[in-house]
Amino acid sequence: MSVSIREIAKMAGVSRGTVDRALNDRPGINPDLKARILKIARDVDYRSNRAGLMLGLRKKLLCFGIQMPSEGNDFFIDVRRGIREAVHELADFGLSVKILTMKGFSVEKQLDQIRQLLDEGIQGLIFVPIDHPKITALLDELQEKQIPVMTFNNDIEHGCRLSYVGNDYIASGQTAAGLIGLLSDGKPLKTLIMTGSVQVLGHNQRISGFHQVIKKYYPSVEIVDVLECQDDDQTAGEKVSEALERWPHLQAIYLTAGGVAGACEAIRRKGYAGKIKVVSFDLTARTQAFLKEGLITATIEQEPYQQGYRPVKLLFDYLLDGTKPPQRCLTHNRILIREHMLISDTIGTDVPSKE
Amino acid sequence: MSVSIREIAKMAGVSRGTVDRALNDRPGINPDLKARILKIARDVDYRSNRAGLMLGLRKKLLCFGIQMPSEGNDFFIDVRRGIREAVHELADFGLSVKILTMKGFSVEKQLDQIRQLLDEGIQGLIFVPIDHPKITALLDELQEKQIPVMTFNNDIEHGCRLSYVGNDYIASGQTAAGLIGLLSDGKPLKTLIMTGSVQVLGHNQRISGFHQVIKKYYPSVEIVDVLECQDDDQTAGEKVSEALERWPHLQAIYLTAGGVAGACEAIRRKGYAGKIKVVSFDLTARTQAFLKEGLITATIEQEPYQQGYRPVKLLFDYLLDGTKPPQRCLTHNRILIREHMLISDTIGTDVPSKE
DNA sequence: CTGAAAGCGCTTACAG
DNA sequence: CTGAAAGCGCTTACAG
Repeated sequence: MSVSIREIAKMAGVSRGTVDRALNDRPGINPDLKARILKIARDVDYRSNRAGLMLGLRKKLLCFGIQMPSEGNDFFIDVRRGIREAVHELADFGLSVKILTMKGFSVEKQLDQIRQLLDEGIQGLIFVPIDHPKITALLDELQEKQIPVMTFNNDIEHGCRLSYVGNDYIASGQTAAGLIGLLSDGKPLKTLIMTGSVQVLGHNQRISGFHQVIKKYYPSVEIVDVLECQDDDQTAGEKVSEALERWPHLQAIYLTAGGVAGACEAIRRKGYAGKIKVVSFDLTARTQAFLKEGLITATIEQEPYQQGYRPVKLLFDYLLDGTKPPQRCLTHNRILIREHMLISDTIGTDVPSKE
Repeated sequence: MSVSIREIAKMAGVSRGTVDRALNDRPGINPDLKARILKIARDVDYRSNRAGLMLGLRKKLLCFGIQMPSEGNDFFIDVRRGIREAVHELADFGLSVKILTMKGFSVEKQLDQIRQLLDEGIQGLIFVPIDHPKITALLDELQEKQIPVMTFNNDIEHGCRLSYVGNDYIASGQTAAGLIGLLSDGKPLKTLIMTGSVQVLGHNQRISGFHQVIKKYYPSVEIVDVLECQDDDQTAGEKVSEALERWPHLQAIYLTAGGVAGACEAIRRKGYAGKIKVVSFDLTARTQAFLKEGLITATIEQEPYQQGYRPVKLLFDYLLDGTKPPQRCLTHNRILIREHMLISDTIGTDVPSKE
């Protein structure tokens, strides 16, 4: 139990308002007095009480803006669930959010939506940034305005943000390679990589992490080709079909991004279901079905729920009492196999939603 | 933003104290008035504000008792970290805990320690129960005293508790079998099961979940024997050595419980490191080293951090405003392979601690 | 049975 | 530059 502001006021022989001015760098206080109060605070290891702060917040009310490319992307279903629950938990403390979404990645759209949120008056921004100079410039602007920013799911290389919550794409590629390697059992394994786009940093990192591990630990795994499907099911299906004709002895497919359902259907159509190892990412309803069926060997999930929940929580804490989150909060690369889908019971909140 | 007790008082034309009496079933209120107030509260969908409750709590102060068999068991390191962080988060709201620990499982010791905690005056109990009639009886007693109880890591069959946080042992056995099955690649795989004790329900469930999946999906996997090591490293080492002599073509070992380090050292001593597949549970420092080395193929972790964090949080919420947790909060069966150990960065709180 | 007051720890106008 | 008061939403003695 820490001391309260009232007790510090008593010790210093001043009013609570004055202690507040000293502790929170508010203007209009004698520097000597301020120093004296701060010394006392340090001596007794004063830390502000969150219950008091939170109750006080209800007079101000906090609003966060959230912007994300979630339209038509099932990955974001659990992200939204995480956001919803964080907001639900914090609503009593005066928090609300405004959410704007877009379909796919458009720099202009992202800029527009963020500006719209700013116009509506938000005290913090949470978004999935596109790595583009215009976005970086906007972040600089936000910093000047003292509006803190959290990124999630994808980070931005340059440009200042408070923290990132999401996948480490290199690590997830390494995990995928570790799996493929175990499945190869030290024997040759002809593997095709189907990626989303060579323009997308995360996809490339999933390939480079993969290569690193294959090279170091599993040299018998042979990568026959790297194809692109633009996260599109139809393209993925066509390219997988062609690949299976070209390499009829293909033994594994590594899907770094979207287009999973298209690829899987092609595999089934060609009669390779269960005969070829398939490793994918994330867990949509369709991926789940393929996993149950045994067509997908394993999928690597990146805790989407946490990617929604934590940015809200961390930003709230930061604005409440200045608690700084770590630069990067990496989510776990969760290997999911068919047997995970058998689970029959209620489950904690940070677990893939059923269906 | 929900309405406050003040507004309900205004609507009903009574004082806030009276509203409080109606809402919280406190004695000394006219039944008709109570009914009228409750109706208003329902109409405006009143829900108590956590910020207000929490600040009020500081006058009462809440103390939980925690009892667990953590001595000499590294599994509990992350459990304690989870407890510590939950308490840290909630200390501002008036929470503190008293922790008593024991080595191994002794019914008498457990009873003693719980009684000691009760004598010191706790408002809630969190513990790893031994499934024994005496413990069940104690739980009945606690229920009469209106002291809520959370179990974690192991549940108790009969006997009332608010909720359980922990592993589903059947599911974790299924997951292990799924892994072994994938590694078998549909070919025969001679597998030894080394269990802790056939007296322990959880260990048996890990075997029965394993059998279920093998029978259904991977009939080529052959279980040569089930041995017991009493969670003891030396016994595990000796029995694994003997087994490797008896079945020199053994291809996999499934370790359901403790004694992992002993088993692994025997495997290395016999020259089987990297040649035999090993699936274990949990992630101690030693398990981590064997995983990095490639001796352990995969280990299945059960989110020990969450097993510490969530019971504290859930019990606090329950005592704060009556929020009932689900009957069982199951932790995820996290498959960890060598590549997970390469992760180089800071990480969210619910992730295995590094070391 | 009901109300008015005080308090939990903080912040925010408003006086002086 | 500093203090006294009021308020955030709730609970808890204390009067009546």
